[in-house]
Amino acid sequence: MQASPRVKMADVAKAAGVSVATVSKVVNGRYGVSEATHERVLAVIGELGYETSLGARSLRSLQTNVIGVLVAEFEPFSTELLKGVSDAIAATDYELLAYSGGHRGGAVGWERRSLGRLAGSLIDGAILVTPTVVETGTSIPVVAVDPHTGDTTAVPTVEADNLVGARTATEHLLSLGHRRIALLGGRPDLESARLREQGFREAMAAAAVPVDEELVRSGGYRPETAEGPATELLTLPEPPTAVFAANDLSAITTMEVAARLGQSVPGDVSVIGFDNVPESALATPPLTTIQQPLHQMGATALDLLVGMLRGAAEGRATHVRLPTSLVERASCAPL
Amino acid sequence: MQASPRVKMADVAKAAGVSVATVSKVVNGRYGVSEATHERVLAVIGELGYETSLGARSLRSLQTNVIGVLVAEFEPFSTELLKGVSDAIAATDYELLAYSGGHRGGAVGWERRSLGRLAGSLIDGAILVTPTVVETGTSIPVVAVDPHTGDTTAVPTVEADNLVGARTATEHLLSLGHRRIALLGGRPDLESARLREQGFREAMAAAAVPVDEELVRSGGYRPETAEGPATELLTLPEPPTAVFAANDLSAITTMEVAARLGQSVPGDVSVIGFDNVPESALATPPLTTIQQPLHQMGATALDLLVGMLRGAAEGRATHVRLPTSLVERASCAPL
DNA sequence: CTGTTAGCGCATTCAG
DNA sequence: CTGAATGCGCTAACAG
Repeated sequence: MQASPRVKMADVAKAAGVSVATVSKVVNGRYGVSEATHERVLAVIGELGYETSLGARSLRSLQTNVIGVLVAEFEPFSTELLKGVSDAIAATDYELLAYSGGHRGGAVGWERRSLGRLAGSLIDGAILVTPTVVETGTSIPVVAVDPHTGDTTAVPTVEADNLVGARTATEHLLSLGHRRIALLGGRPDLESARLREQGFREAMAAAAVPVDEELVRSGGYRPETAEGPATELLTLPEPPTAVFAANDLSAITTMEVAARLGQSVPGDVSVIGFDNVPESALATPPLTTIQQPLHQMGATALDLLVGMLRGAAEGRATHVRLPTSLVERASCAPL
Repeated sequence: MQASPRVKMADVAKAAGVSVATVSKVVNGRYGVSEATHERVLAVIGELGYETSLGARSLRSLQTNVIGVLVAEFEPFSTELLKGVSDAIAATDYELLAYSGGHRGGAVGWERRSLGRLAGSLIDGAILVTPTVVETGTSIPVVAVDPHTGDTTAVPTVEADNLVGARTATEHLLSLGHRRIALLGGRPDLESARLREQGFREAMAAAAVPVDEELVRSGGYRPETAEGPATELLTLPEPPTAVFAANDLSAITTMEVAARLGQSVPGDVSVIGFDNVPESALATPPLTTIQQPLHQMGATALDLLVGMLRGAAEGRATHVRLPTSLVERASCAPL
């Protein structure tokens, strides 16, 4: 199977009758190589199909021209963001490397681990997706998207307006006549989850509707962790007439639980989500949700990062907050 | 900004009062370290927040425990696949690295370039997404998903049943009474595109409906390349009553063009796609399409790869073909 | 049990 | 203009 153990610089050098140093110069476009040698080396490179090894190169030079997107796992949120980054990176000459250590469920500190493995070697800068804790002392420029800690950190951040978005969601339910509204919250350690809960409470308070604390649960943002709380909510003696789930994945889970329980959505219970990942439109029924401009957030994060990469340490405390909007589909009905 | 230039193994060694070799042994769980030293080194590692550098490690050892997914760019097709791989990898202890060189539009040979940069150093095995040409002489195990060349290659492949899927799509249009059906094909260099065209022609022939060659265009699978041909098609003196677009992205583009032209979908023209990426449900109107089991394809590719990684060179000529199905939404109507 | 010695593939001085 | 030497951070022999 290992017919060709990979062609390395030494192979090219030998074939072209020059030294590795010369090949290196050609590859990196350094001056000090005659036209003839240049051509010849290039020809051999093409023939042998040589490519510089990312790993080896990064060990010596501090420039790899690769930007890393670090995620806990590839789920709808991070992949949507990735598309935005990918689109935006086309205008630059950076390459994209998305990495996921095996940390499903987002064990605290995964981003530090991943960053440690890649930073200082493979990537010039990193976009951290939903990091639980933002490292202050990183060696490379970092931008955080939807971070745990909110705006108080030293690194630039990009996030959606979670507070207003949650208020909008709750107001929508309220405007439909719902009063007994449940909140299936996110991970309590995430700033976004806290803001969404706060928005929920603000909207309820503004409408002078008391919050029944029994209807406030934590769904952990993931299907596995949301299923239990959703079931509890829907099987309460006096169940809610509407559920605001803090993200689409738990909203979809809630609808699945309802279906299993023989309850109709939105007949028996209305459900609204948050994020507007593509999956939400595929759900049954199509999910009404709060749109988060995921592509734009990814593109913005990339712009910020590239700016830092180019212009040294500018805008260290930039915090971009992008607006959300209501997407009405079929999972909410008037009471 | 570079407060801490990254903590390396030597730092840990110094802080723990041992040599780097010992630290390496501890990190890699090698035998030959006393319990006490082990503990102490581990403690220092935790304190300093050390992580082994992927780049440096891969240079020396041939095992990185990382699997690479190589894509031309992060668009809906590849990211859906990525989700499937990500889900399946959870059951293993591999980490996931998705890489995109900057080759939008899929310049021929991008996969060789990317493979060259990562193989032999950073990753133990690779999943190639829609490679244009499959390298025979790679140094690491490789699985191709939806390859250009079809099943004739030496590497294992995973793909959807493009032929039957295309037939299904065409038959659906036919069953709705359409006769003047256009094909907005894919990239002519891709096997999948060829099979979809073949399926289209077979279904037309089976229904004894002649194909008007003026209605067969190449849309290149991408929005930018599909827009022109789609416009031509819809502005023909005698336009088609239905369009079979070879993938969802070009189908969505077709619907956008129609909207811009003031034509209603499906009122004036029916549109059917291929892939069933999540975006297709979000389109206006929701796109009727052929579902490709993207998640499952990703998971299957990973299983194949892990199998090769474990059990040396087994199943070199495995070719998995997964079934497609029709997803009816709102972009097709009876004539 | 631990430290010392070699490189892995590449980019960079610095001589020739 | 070119090549030989050096070291990036780490692991794999071996030596103590």
